[in-house]
Amino acid sequence: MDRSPKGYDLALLFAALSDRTRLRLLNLMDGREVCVCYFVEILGQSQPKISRHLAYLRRARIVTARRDGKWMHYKIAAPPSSGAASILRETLATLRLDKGMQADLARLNRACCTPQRVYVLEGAPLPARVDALGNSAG
Amino acid sequence: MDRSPKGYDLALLFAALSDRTRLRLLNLMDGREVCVCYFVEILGQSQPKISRHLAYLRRARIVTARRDGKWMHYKIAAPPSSGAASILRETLATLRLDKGMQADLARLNRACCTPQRVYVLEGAPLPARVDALGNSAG
DNA sequence: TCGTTACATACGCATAAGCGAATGTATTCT
DNA sequence: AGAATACATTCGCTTATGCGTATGTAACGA
Repeated sequence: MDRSPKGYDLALLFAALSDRTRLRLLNLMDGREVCVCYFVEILGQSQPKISRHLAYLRRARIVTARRDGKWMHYKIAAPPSSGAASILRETLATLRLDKGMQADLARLNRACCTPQRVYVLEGAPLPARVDALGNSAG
Repeated sequence: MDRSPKGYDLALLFAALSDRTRLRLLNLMDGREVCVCYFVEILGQSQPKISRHLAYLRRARIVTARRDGKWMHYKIAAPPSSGAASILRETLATLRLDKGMQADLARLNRACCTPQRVYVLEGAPLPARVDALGNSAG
């Protein structure tokens, strides 16, 4: 369905990564499957904006979506090319070093682990751990 | 001089990498310093187009330029952030696996090693090897 | 069935990117 | 000084991107 016969154009991957909001989303999905409502809550941005960026990542085959009743769960997908996988893995590792990204993750953990909070997220399905990229190789 | 205080926004790096022409340029500069005229010759595209993409890479601090008489030499610059450096290194390694990129390099070597050819490049300064990214660490 | 929740998509607009064509600039040659 | 060489930049245009706002759609609840 894609233009590139074998190859998964690297430029396309980079275009998908060239936006801070999308990088924040990917960082939140690093190693876990996350419900959209968390993205909206944690990033504090409009739901259509979040949804559009998720659609962009989906079109670039970087994430996959799974429906669960009213909720949609997103997780990072293994890229078809091993080179793209390496770049994505390196990217996620680099994001982990960023203060802002760490703060996002802290807020996500707080939102998930304090059920007494009056979050809009009451009843929302918790993020679940998934395979990290390239873990199959060790 | 940049907007980002410490950080060299990763999104900026990815934006610079999100174009196939720029990836081809970077691939040609992988481990060597190359004169603009070679880029024009090897990629077979207009000189202004090449020059504009080189300017883009320069603004993103991915390459540096050096004047040598009439000629301009470009080489890849070590990014300020180690994360960016890793990503760039991984990117270059991935490009090496691409058939088209290999063909570009083959044409570059051919252009440099056959001085009898009636290339427009007669007299142009040959590409010179430079440190690869991250070689300082072994 | 009707309303609500959770999310996706369409619309209109402003900005940025990429292109060819033309022009500008630094350097060398004569 | 004037011409030529090697690049860089500007201009006008087309297309892509990102945003807020509004609307559409699937699932659940009463």
